[in-house]
Amino acid sequence: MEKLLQTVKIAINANIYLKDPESSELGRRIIEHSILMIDDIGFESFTFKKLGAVIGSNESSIYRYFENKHKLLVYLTSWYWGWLEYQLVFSTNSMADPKEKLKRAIDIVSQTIVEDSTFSHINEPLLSKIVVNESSKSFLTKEVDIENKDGYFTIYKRMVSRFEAMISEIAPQYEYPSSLASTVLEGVLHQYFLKDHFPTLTNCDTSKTPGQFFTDLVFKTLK
Amino acid sequence: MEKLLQTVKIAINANIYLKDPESSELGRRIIEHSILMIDDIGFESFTFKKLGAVIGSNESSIYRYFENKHKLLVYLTSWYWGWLEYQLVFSTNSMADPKEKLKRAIDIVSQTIVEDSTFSHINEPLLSKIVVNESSKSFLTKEVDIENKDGYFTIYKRMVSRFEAMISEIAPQYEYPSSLASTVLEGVLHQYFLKDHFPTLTNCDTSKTPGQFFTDLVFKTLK
DNA sequence: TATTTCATAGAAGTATTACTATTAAATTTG
DNA sequence: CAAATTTAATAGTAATACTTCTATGAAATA
Repeated sequence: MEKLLQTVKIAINANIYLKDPESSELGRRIIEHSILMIDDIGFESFTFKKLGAVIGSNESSIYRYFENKHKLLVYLTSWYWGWLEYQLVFSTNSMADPKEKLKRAIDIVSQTIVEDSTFSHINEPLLSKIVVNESSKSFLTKEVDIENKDGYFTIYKRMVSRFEAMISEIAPQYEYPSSLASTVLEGVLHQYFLKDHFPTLTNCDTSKTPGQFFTDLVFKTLK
Repeated sequence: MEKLLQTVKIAINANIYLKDPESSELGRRIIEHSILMIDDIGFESFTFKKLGAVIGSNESSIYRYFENKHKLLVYLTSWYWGWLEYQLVFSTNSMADPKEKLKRAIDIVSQTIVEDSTFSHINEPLLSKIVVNESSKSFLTKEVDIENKDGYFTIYKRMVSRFEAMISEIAPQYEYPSSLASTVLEGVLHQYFLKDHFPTLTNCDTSKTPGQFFTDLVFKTLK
């Protein structure tokens, strides 16, 4: 099985990039170091010029892979959700009890992320920090509707709809399965952000996790 | 009472601006037209140069009021939360039943916004759209901790803590009052965003509102 | 072996952004 | 009315967000 896992590739919509960064060493270095840099200096200060300097390559070469840094961010967040979706499907597909399944699903998306050696150029814990701090910027734009049409957010949407299906299976009469699903996915990120920067606005800390908060919330709501 | 209301001014932390935009005609024009422009072209494309051109004033004059466009955004969102807080306190302070009070509070923050003639230079419905589409960018930055220390987000935090207090009054044993409060405030904005751009990710539409979703969610959770 | 292609690097250029500084005119205030 | 303050206008700087063009070396193909 380990062998099987090693051939897995997270499939990202080809509209997002000009050239697949997984197709070359330079592409993989772009991904690897963009994660490190965005985490380090933040998305606003991050530029292709700075990235080029760090990976010993030229700005113009990076533009061969991504039209601009916004698309790179869309790529990174898509990859993250694709990776999480894989974990989710993998770890819940054998589960029979729908309640346990949903519990596990909430666990997966709210867990502290640990490194996955399958993708050696991607630092998943840092990428998850980027998703918490920056991913909203990938859709809070004037271009969101065009980009949505072009499939930029397909993986994320599929993720929400998986939650929606699990919610509806447990409580078919519940009126807001999609809203609850999207609230959990967005809310988990938000609670992690608050924990780090606005601790008075959350009860999540070392003893209580966003996962526990949302598990409690969801099951009380569906009872 | 109308007279009383007309003297109300939303108090914004003076660290956010260089010169109080409420103190002059130019300042008020900056606020008025920045709301129109940011709604129109989005925060990324908005610049002080463009704003100057529209209000018939110079870029450098605008810099006398705000250090940069980020601080202007912080100002606008603070103003919005201050204005909503005023509505909230005003319309709930005479209420005795804590459940009705919380219900009303959720209503206030999730209502469709209508214009308030008390503040003639501020278009509240457009401002609320800006809060939905852009306000996350005001805190998802590398400078968030410094700015938080400088009191940039005081009004928003007070708003969350008002909700927290109402939640705790109803359910003193509930373990996550702050998290629930922050989830409602952030979640309402997110559901409005989804309704406009990702309708498959929400059940909110013309017949079901974010307010109904969160009222249902909160009261089931606190039961 | 020669040739074509392909990816990358590097240099240079453009338009715009995000400011800062200076000065002069207009306006407000004491 | 004089002094102080505010605003407008101009100019300038460094950085950003690209684009374009050329050179080079490696790999694929003829």
